[in-house]
Amino acid sequence: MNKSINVCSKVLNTLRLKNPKLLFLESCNNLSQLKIIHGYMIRTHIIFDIFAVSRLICLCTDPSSGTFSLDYAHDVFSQIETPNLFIYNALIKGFSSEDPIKSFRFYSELLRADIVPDNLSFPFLVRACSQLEAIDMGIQAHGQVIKHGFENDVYVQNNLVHMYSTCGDVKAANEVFQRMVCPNVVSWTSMIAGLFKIGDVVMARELFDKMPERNLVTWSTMISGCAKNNCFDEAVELFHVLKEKGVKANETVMVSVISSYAHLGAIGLGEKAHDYIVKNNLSLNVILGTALVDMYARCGCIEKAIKVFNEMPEKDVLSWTAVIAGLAMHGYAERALWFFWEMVKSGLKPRDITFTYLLSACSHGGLVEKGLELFESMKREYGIEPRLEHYGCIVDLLGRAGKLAEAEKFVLRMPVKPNAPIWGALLGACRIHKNAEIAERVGNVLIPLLPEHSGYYVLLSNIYARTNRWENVEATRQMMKEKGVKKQPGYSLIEVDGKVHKFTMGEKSHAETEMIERTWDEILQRIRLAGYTGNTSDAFFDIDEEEKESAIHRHSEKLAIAYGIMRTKAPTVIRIVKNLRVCEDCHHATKLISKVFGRQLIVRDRNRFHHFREGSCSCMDYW
DNA sequence: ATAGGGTTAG
Repeated sequence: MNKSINVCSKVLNTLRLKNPKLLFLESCNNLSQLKIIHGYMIRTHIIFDIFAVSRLICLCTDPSSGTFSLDYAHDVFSQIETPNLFIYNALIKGFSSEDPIKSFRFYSELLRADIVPDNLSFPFLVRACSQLEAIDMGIQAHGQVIKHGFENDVYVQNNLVHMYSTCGDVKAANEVFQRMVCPNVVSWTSMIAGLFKIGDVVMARELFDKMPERNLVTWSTMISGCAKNNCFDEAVELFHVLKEKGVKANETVMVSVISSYAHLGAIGLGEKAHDYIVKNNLSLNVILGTALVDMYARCGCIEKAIKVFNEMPEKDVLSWTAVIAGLAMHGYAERALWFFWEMVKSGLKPRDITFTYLLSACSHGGLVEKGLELFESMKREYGIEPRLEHYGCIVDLLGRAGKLAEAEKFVLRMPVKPNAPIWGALLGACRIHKNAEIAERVGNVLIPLLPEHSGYYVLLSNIYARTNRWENVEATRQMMKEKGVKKQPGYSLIEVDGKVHKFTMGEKSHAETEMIERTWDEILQRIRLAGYTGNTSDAFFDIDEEEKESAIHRHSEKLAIAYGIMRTKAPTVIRIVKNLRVCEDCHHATKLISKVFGRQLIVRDRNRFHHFREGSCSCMDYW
C-alpha cells in the first residue's frame, strides 16, 4: 500500500513538474494506465489542481503519446469546473486535425466563459479551418485574429496563409503574405502549396526559385505539387537536384518521387528509388509502402507489387486497394476478388474507391454476375452509397459483356442523373459490339452534355465508320469543327538507360529521329510479311487520337516501340506507357512485333495493361 | 510559481 502511494505521488510530482513529459511517460504509456491515475486523482481531489488536470489533457491530446484519446480528453475536460485558457488552447490544438469543428466549439466556449484568447489560441483555430477547407470559417477566424490584435504574429500569419492556400484562395493568401514583415520558410512554402493547389505550376516554381531559404518540407511541397499537376518530369528532376545537393530525402519526399515514377512507368528509376529508400534506412510506413505497391503495379510488375505488399509491416485499406487496382489493371479479376475477401477477413472496411477498382476488375475479366453481386452488396453489407463511378462500372460491365440493351436500361433507370462518363461507357460498349443504333441514341444525349470533350465525338464517329454510316461520320466531324473541339494530344513514354523518352504523334524532335524512322520501316517490312495490312486502310479513325495512320501521323506508341527495339535487346521487356487508349491498328501491330521479333512488350494505356507475347495479348483483344 | 505555436505524402 505504501509502495503504491509512493508510486502515485511520484507520478503526481511529475505531473506538476515544469517539464514532466519524459518522467511521466516512463510510468504511463497507455490509456488504461492513464485512467488508473485519473481515478486516483479523483479520489484524492488532486483533480481540482488545474495544473495537474491540464497535464492529463495534454497527454490525451498528444497524438504521439500512446495515451492519445480525444474522447477521453473531452471527458476529462467536461469534469473541470472552470477551465483556464491553457486548457482551452490545448483542446483547440488537440482537436484541430481530427475533429476541427470541435476546435471551433472550444473557442466559442472560451469566449463565452469570458476568457480572453491569446496568441496561442489562433494558430490552431485557423488550422482547423484549413482541415475543413472551410473558407467561410477561416474568414471568421481571421476576423477574431484581427479583433484580438494578433495579425502580426508570424505563427498566426503562417496559418492564415496556409488556410487560404488550402481553401484555394491564393489571392487572400498572398494578401496576408505580402503584409508580413518577415515571412519565413514556412510562409513561402505555404504560398507555393497554394499555387500548386490552383494548378499554377509556373508561379509556384518562380516563387521556389526566388525564396531565400528552403528546407526539406519546401522540397517535398515542390515535388508533390509537380506530381499532383502531372509534371512528373519536373518532380523527378527536382529530386535529382536535391540528391546532388547532398540532402537526404525523407519518407514524404520519396512518396511523391515513387508516385512520379509510377506515372511515368519508369521501372528502372523506380527500382533505384526503392534502393535509395532501403540504403538510407527510411522507414517503410503505410503510405510509402502503398506508393511502392502502386509503382510496381503501374510499371507492369504486378508480382513484385504483391511481394512488396506482403512484406509491408502495416497495411491499411488503401494498401489493399492499391493491390486490387493493380490486379484490375492487369486483367486479373479473380485474384483481385481474392485480395478483396482477404482484406474483409482481416477486418478492414472497404472504401468506395475499393469498389471502383473491384468492379472494374470484374468488368475487364467479364465477371458479370460477380460484379453485379458486389455492386448490390456495397450498400447492403458495407453501408457505402454507390457513386456515379460505380454506376459507370456497371454500365461498362454489362456493355462489355455484350448486354447492351440491359446496359442502356440500367442507365435510364439509375436513381441518379447519368453524367457524361456514364453515357461514354455505354458508347464505348457500342464500339466494341458495333452497335450503331444505340450509339446514335447515346450520342444525342452525350454530345450536348460535353461540348468541349473530344474523346466522345471521335468514339462516335468511329462507331459510324465501323458500321459504314458515312453521312453520320461526316456530320459528327462537322459538329466537332463547329464547336472548336480540341483533341487530346496522345503521347507514349519509354524508359531507356535511366531516362524517360517521350514521343508524341508524328514526332520529329527526338535526337535519334532518323534512326527511329528507319527502324520502324524495318519493323513494318517484317510484320507485313507476317500478315500486317493496317495503315493503308480506309477512313478508319482511331478512337482517341482521331487521325488516319500515315507517316506523318504515326501513333506515338509505334515510335516508342521502334525506339525500344532499337535501343534494347531481348530478353529485356519493352515497357510503354500511353496516356490514351491503344488503337486497334497499334494493338494488332504490337502483337505481330512480339511474335516476329520474339520480344515481350508491356503497354499500359489509359485503361489497363496489355502484355504482348508470342503474337497475342493478355487482354484477349477485349479492351 | 509552475505549461503551450506553423508547412509536406498513397
